[in-house]
Amino acid sequence: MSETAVEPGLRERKRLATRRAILLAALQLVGERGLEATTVDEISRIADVSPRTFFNYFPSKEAALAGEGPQMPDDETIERFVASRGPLLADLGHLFDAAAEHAFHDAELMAARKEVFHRYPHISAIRMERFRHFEGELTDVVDRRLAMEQPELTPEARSSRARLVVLVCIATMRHAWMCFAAERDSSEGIADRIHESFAELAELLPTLLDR
Amino acid sequence: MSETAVEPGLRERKRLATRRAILLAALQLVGERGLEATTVDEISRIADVSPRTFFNYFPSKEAALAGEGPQMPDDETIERFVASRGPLLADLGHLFDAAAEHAFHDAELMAARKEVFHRYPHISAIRMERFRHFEGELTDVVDRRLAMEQPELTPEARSSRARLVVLVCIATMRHAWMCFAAERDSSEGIADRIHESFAELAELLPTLLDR
DNA sequence: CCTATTCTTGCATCCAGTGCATTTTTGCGC
DNA sequence: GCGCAAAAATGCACTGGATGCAAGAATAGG
Repeated sequence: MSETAVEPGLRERKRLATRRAILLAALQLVGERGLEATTVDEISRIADVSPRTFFNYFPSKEAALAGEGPQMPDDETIERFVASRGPLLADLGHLFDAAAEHAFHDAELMAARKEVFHRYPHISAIRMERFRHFEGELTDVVDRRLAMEQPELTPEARSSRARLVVLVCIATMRHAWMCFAAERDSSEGIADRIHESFAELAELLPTLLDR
Repeated sequence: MSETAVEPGLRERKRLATRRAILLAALQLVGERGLEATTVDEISRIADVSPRTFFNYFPSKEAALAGEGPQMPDDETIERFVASRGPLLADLGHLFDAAAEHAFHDAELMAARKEVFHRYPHISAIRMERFRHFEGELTDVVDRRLAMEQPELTPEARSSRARLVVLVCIATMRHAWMCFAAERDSSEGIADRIHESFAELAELLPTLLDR
């Protein structure tokens, strides 16, 4: 085990609880009275912390509403991807499964967020921005794989191609998220939705090129 | 001619001049002393307008830095796209050419923005958000074309597909923009760069599916 | 129980952004 | 030119987001 905490400890647990209290308070208030009518002061009062503490946890009001984005999976998964020789699209789909898991395991938060995202596309867009942190790292990983797969490419061409691959795949993730957020009754999880979108992309690609 | 102004008139010309003065002042100051150190008050002083006027022109400081986004082309171009039966990707490329033209004709502004975008990816991201206005309209147009092209699809499947097509194509435009902004010496225009990215996508697609 | 560290809080402050009433500038018919 | 209506620019007051700082409270670990 590298460092995945033998046990959280009181301090860490309280920290997570405070964080969650703020998140829920923010979502609750925005759900009740709308985005503009909700102030950081009120959120803090509901969450039972000082307004100043709010900003110790989140850089902005909207950051609290948007929640976290995807994170790169562990090194092992990454190396497996770099070395794999399966279809690039399918392999990337697996990588995204792993990356998305972190962000989506708190069901209560997700449900509350879904309402807010539906009412305020603005906030949903902020969440989408989180995918960008991702882009740089992901582009590097794809670049490494392309280097092994297609050594004939120049570094510039490879880098350009890696960026394009990543952009297109993230667009597909966004599609999955849009479909997911549009369904009011979430019978299926986000992971399933991601699979579907990648499948649809694969089906779609040939028709893009010729008629 | 529908309404494309027989002549701007003094009022309109002054308005455009003021707008441009604010834009240039903002870009200049941010270029000199950085984003955080630049206040609306100072921008207004340089542009020789009151701080209040600044907000009559732009809803936020960052909006002024980001500039305008792409706009849908005229109806004729749109209808031609809907009725066309060429390769979808190529036809969309043409549509984007037309849409991008508006936003990129002031060379001096573009040059100044390029510097800012380079230093503050944040601002560049805001500009990218402008592509989203676009998304809805564009999705409708693509949906209409798909309705004629593939009448066998259910409305839901068609709408999902239209969204996916649009997301992927906008990702390609973003790629073009990233490459364009990365080149410090802009020998080629943005339109050429868009062509290149779409060509690269077409070349890339087959390798995504199988190895 | 003691101490170093980390977290929380209150306070002062800066600045983005808005509403409103007033003044200035422009367009236009005379 | 002249005056009047529309539109734009401005000043002012105010809300609320966000940050730095320093003092106080809670926690980890001995």
